[in-house]
Amino acid sequence: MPELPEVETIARGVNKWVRDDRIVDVWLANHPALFKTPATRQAKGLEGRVFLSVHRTGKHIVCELGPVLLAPRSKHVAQPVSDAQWIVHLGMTGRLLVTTPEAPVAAHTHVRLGLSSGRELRFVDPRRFGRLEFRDLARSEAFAASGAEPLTISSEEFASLFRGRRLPIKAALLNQTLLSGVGNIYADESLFHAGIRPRRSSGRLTKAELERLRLALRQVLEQAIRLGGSSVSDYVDADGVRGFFQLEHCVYLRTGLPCRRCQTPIRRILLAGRGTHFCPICQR
DNA sequence: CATTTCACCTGGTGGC
DNA sequence: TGCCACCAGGTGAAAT
Repeated sequence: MPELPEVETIARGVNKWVRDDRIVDVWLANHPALFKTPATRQAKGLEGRVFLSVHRTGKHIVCELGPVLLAPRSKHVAQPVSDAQWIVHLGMTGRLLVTTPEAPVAAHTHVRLGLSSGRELRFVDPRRFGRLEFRDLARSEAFAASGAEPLTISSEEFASLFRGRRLPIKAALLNQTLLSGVGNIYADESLFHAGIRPRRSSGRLTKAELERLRLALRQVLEQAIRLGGSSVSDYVDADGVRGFFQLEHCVYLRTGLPCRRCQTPIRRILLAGRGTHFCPICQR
């Protein structure tokens, strides 16, 4: 489900519900591969802490956690400092949901965090490609993405990411160490809006093409965030609500359908092991 | 070093 | 109905 716009939507929704809420109960399923930090240590770390805020970095949801002993926030107390982080990557099919404890537990629910407000935060992930990590900031560095943020990157920095590289531009867009947050949907959609074929060598794009791509990517991501992300199959936000950006897709999963700009059938190829969709006329 | 392929998982869809 | 092939929002390790 989750690329930058979906992760941003979920992080905002979770933040709205759990800010200032305390974790009073932790249940983790027995799927060791899900937990980058061993489940026992993760459960111990989470228990009793307060959510200070929840935000997105790349495709990661970062929960800033306060110490176990923390007075309720008041006007007279300075903003508490985060001393731990819970980092959630949703993989392909992961969801974070805020529910009541009585809500039916969906299949493939792997985490349930009971909160002092009476609500519950749940992590559900059928394919189990997601990853959960706990960081004690007294012992380890705060989480930082390896790649640049596509929403705020400058022209110069964007162009320098691709200089001297021979790999296809679509493969470069998907590489999280260059840009963080772009996945298969938004790579295909931004290349369509920039008029660039996915197989073009990234190092051979002109300055003008790179700038078109940077702006197309930013616009596509911003509009997708405004529409709550793309619900291709079962993606929903933290409140269980679907997004609407799938209605705006021009190429993604539109193989054989007429191009919205020129009516030519959209083509599908395999690139970097991923289904890749483009218009053979609009994209050169 | 840069780049490509594959394994990791479950579930949905469509053909026979 | 069953069985099978193929496809799906991602990524890190192994191979080239």
